[in-house]
Amino acid sequence: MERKRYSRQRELIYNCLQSTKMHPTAETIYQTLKPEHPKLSLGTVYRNLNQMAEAGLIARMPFPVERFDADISPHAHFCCEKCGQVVDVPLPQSSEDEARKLCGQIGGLMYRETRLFYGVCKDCGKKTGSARM
Amino acid sequence: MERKRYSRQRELIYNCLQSTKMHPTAETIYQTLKPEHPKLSLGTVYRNLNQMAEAGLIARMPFPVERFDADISPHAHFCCEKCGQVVDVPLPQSSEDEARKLCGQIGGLMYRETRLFYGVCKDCGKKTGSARM
DNA sequence: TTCGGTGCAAAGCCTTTGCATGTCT
DNA sequence: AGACATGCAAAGGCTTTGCACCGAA
Repeated sequence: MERKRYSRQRELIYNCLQSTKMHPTAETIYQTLKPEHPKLSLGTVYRNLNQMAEAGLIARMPFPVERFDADISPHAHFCCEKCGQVVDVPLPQSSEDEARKLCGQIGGLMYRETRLFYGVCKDCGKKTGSARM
Repeated sequence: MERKRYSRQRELIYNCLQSTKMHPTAETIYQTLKPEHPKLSLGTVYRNLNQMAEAGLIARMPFPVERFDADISPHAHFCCEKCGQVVDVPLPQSSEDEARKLCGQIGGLMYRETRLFYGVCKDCGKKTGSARM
């Protein structure tokens, strides 16, 4: 039986994730920490992110290149197809219950939800270029 | 400027996708068609799926191994963490409008949504084994 | 004839893993 | 001391691509 023990690297990775709203990839986290911690390896970043995601400490975001989020409260994400930025979208309180109900209708018991919106963000919408469909 | 022209392979792939509710991967589609069409190549399957997804003819599902769906009407998906099966979840009519409104609150213009529920499906719930958290 | 589509195989990219070593408890 | 964690590099797995040939328009 394996137990988790403290690790400096895991703490660093978690703190890094907590300190940003960018929903970074493993690579981005690695590049962020590398300068201050040259011995850190990318494999360790992946291993710790996976471990924390499995423990429910952080959230995994299913993009072609996976992203992570330290904010595990129920909320959705908006992904801009022009600039690639991912921003949080608050959801109404009732949202989670409704989701459970919808799943109940097909006989499923829901543990968690991933909700992604795709479109054009505020900043890109302001620019004159037309929205690419 | 490139124009799309008819291709027998694309038709086969689209028909294959339309004839199932399994939300198959590129590989699965390839394996399904291979016996009847031995010359079909996996690269062609990928190229056509990507082309149709970009054209909005089919939907892409962001799983670790990407899945596809010929049903592009608004609906969600339930993914069973025990058996891996993915089933459709109908959404109320109002759902899309609500989503647009939520995105509007952060200044975003939404084109499409991906909504995934994770949990234990009907069949797996019936089995005596406890649901793995 | 033109130029997009295909097959095949190689390349690419992200992520996982094996192994020896390091380090919590 | 015991067992999980790490670094490093190699392996793995999914997807994309280059190229010569094929085929729709």
